[in-house]
Amino acid sequence: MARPRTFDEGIALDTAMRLFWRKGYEATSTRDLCETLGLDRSSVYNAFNSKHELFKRALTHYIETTTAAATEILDDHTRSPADRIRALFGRIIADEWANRHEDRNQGCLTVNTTVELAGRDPEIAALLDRDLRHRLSALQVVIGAGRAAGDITSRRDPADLARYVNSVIAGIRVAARGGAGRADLEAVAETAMDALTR
Amino acid sequence: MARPRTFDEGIALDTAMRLFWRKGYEATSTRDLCETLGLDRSSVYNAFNSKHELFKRALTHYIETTTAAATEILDDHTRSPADRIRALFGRIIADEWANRHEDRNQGCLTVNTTVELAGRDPEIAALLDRDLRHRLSALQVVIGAGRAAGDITSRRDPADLARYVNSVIAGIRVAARGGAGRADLEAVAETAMDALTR
DNA sequence: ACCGTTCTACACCGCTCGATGCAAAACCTG
DNA sequence: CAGGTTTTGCATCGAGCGGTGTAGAACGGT
Repeated sequence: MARPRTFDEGIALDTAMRLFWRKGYEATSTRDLCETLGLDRSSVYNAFNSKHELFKRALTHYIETTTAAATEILDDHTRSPADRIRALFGRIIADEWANRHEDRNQGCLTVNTTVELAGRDPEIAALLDRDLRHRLSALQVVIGAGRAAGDITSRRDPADLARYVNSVIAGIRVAARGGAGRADLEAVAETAMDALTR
Repeated sequence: MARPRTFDEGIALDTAMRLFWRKGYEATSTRDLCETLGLDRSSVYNAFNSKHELFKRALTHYIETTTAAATEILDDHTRSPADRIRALFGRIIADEWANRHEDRNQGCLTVNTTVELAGRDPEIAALLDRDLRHRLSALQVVIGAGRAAGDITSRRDPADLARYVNSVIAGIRVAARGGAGRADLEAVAETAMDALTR
């Protein structure tokens, strides 16, 4: 019926996501994006309407991917609950190294965006907030199970412990983006577990 | 000998710091700065040379202020070492609420800048790295003292524990900027202490 | 083979960016 | 009060920004 696309929208979205992830929203120009995607500006605007909408889709794509990976680990009933939290830390640290760019870790697009945009972009803030609630409730479920199973011995409210784990993850992400070494991040994660299994 | 300034450079620097803190480097234009400072652009450029140099000075000013406040707490020998770490968390959380803007926490300029610029601005990265080392060594000293005094019972390497505390602080800062409530942050801080006093 | 529709390439829009030039104003020194 | 120096106000610069208009190329349906 009409001329088909010469590019895969999903691949373009993933590539755009990685550029936003690395450079941030403001520092990524639409021309940067087009060059990286290998597409003309009119193609990008035709497919994604605006830089802001492209970013929203890229962030959503990141959240979906990250949530899927986290869910796979947190729902793995072959592991004990505490081990699942440990494995989540391990996966996050491994991903930092898998996604390095020019000897530098990228951190996490969610954390980066929270810092850069949450305070002045309500649409983005809403996306981030929804994702935060999902992560907190997923963590809380596992922590609750761990307390029932006895391998998470902290007597604190599981909601608080979930907040704590989530904050430590954010801290690890910031440290990674700040240039911390892998051993440093692993030590932070192991130490963080002590508060759950005390 | 010549016409004197009509403004206080220190106050201008502090005001600029607060604007960068709230909006980030890229999202703050030199025109924003001039309007907020109540100064003409030529005055700002005459005093600070460039946006980038102004930012470096603002960041340095922030680091000095923050370091002074943290040192005061961490060197307070009237408190036990563990209590000093606790007080540091408390101070950080209190400052988040003291510096709120339009019902939103600001986080920490150091964390925000690490996320936004550390990966692509070597000068800024060097400033942040130097500050990070100072903070880690200050924390490590207190943690070492706590272990000697017996109120920090974790057997982990004090350097790792210092990294851990610093990461938790970064995580709290991100959570604050993401809209977490005060009780949430306090729960994270209390939980984090459990890993030191287990 | 042609038509209708969509996509692509390229030029271009108005605007804002960081930064500068210049002349008038304001001060201190002598 | 005149001379020398710096600051200030305003205009302006080239570059890059996000976004658009348009003409023609590339397809699928008939």
